[in-house]
Amino acid sequence: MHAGRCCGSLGRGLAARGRRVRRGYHTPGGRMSGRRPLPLAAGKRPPASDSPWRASRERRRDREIKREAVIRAAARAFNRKGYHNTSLDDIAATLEVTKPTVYYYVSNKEQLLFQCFLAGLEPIRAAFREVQDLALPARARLNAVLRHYGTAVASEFGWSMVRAEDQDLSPAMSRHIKTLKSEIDQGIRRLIREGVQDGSIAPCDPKMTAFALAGALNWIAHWYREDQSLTGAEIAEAFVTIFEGGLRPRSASQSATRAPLRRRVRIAR
Amino acid sequence: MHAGRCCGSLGRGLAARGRRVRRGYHTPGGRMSGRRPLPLAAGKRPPASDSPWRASRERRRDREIKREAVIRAAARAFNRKGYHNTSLDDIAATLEVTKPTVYYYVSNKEQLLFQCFLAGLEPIRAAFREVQDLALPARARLNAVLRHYGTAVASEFGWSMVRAEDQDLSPAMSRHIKTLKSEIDQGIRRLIREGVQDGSIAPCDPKMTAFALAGALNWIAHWYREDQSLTGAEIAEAFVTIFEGGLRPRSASQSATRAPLRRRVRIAR
DNA sequence: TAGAATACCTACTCATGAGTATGATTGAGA
DNA sequence: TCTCAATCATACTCATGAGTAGGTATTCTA
Repeated sequence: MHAGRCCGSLGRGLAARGRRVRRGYHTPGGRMSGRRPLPLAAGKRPPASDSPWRASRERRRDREIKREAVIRAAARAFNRKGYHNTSLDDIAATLEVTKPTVYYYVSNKEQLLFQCFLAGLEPIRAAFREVQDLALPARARLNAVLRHYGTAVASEFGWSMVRAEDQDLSPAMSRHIKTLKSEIDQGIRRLIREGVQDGSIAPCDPKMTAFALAGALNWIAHWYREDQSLTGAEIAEAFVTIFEGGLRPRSASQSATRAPLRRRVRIAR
Repeated sequence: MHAGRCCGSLGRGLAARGRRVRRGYHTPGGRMSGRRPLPLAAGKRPPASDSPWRASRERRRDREIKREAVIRAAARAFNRKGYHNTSLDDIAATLEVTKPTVYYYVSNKEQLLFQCFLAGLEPIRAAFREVQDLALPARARLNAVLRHYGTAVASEFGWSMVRAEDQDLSPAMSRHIKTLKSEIDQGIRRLIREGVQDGSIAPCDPKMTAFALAGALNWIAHWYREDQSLTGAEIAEAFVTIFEGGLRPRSASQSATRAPLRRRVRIAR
C-alpha cells in the first residue's frame, strides 16, 4: 500500500499551501520544460511545457534531464520571486514533487543558485571564445559579445546570473562567483582597450566604460520580466546601437549649439 | 533595580551573537552618523560617527534625529548585507539599542526599506525640479540629472533605492515604489524626447535609451561598495562622458573602417 | 511632587523554511 | 524471483527572525 501520487491535499505533506500575506504576487506561469539542453534558449516567454516527473514515470532514466529541470524551475522561481522569497518547497511544488526530491538532485539552495548562475553565464563565455579569432576590428567583436550578453541577461537564467550576489552566498561560493564575473569584466575591458588601440573605439577609460556597458545590460534583468515587448536579441541590438552612437548628434556643426535655448517660464505639462 | 545598559552577554537577550556560517562577511564599518539632514550627503565613505543613543542621553529630544539614524543604519546594513540578510536585531545592535527600540521608530522592516528608498530617491527628484527651468538644451539638462542620479546611486542609500524590489515588498508598497520609479523613468524619457526635438540629442528610441542610461547608473550600486576608488560624482561624470560620446570614434573618416583587421591566428595571452 | 508621556528593555510568540532521518516503491540485473 | 540501487515521500528537527506583550526608567507638566 502506498500513498499514490495524486498531487496535494495529503494531510499536510506538500505543505505551504495557504500561507499568510506571503509575497509572490506573480501569476502562476507554466511548469517545467525538460527537453532542450540547459544553457538557455533565450527568446521571449519560454514555452510552458511539463515536468519530467509528470510526463514520464520511468525512473532510473533521465537523471540529468531531471536535474536540469530542477535548475530551470529554480531559475524561473528566482526570476519571479527572488532568491530569498523562493523556498525549495515552492520549487518542488512547481515540479509536482517534494522537497527531498529536489535535494536528491542538488545539494542545497546555494548550489541551486550557483547552477543557475553558471547556466546564465555560459553563453557569454562562449561568445568570448567565438569572437576571439574573428578577423574584425575590436569594436565589432565587442558588439558581438554585448549582443550575446544582452540576450543572456534576458533569458530565464538572467536574473540568477546577474543577481547572484555575494551577499546571499557563502564566502567560498562568493569568491567563486566573483572570479567568474571578473573574467567577463576583464574580457570586456580588454576588447575596449584593443578597440582604442586599433582605432575602432574612441579613446576612453576601459574600466568605467566596461562598467557602464555591463551595467546597462545587467539591468535588463530587472525590467524584462515586466516588459517583454521586445525579445532579448532585439534589446541587445538596440543597446549596442545606443552605445555605439552616443547621445550627442554626429551631424556636422554640433547641433547642440544650434539647439534652441529653453524658455525660462515654466509651462503646464 | 534595573538591568543597566551594559551591552551584550545577557542570558540570551540581544541574541544573534555567534551565529552559524551566517553571511555578513563585510567588515564592521562604523556606526551611525546622526546629525546632518537625512537626504544624503554623497561623497566617498561616510564618516563613521556615533550613535545618537551613545552620544547623548537626553531623551524626549531628537526624536527625528534618532529616527533618521535608524534609517541610515538600516541603509548601511542593507548596503553591506542585503535586505534579507539584515535582521532588525543587526540594525539595533549597530545602534547599540534593542529591537523594540527600532520598532519604536519605524513600524516594520518594509517601512524601513521604503524610507531608505525615499531618502535615496529624493535628490533625484530634486534634480528634476532644479533642471526644469534652466535655459539649456535638453541634453545638458539630461546630463545634469544623470549626474545627480549617479551620485545618488553611489550614496549610502543607493542600494536601497535601486534594489528596493517589488519582490520583497507587499503589493501595496510595491505599487507605490513602482510609481515613484516610473516617474523618474518618464522624466528621463521626456528629456530625451525633448533633446531629440531640439537637436541636442541624436535621434533614438527614448524608452530603450532611458533604460540603458538608468541601467548603467543603477548598476553602480552593485560595484561601488567594493570599489570606491572614485567618488560618486566622479563616476557620474565619467558615465555622462561615455553616454555622450558613444563608442564609435568621432574623428573624420570613420576610423572603424581604417582599423586593422585582426590576425586570425590566436596568440598567447 | 504626582501623574503622564516618552523612551527603552526583557522576554517572549509564532511562522517560516532549510535541511534530514527513515522508510517505501520500483526497475534492472543476477 | 531475489537483491540492490535509484528514486521519491512522510514526517520530522532546528535555527532564524519578524513582531509583540508588558514592564521599567526618565523627563516633562501641572
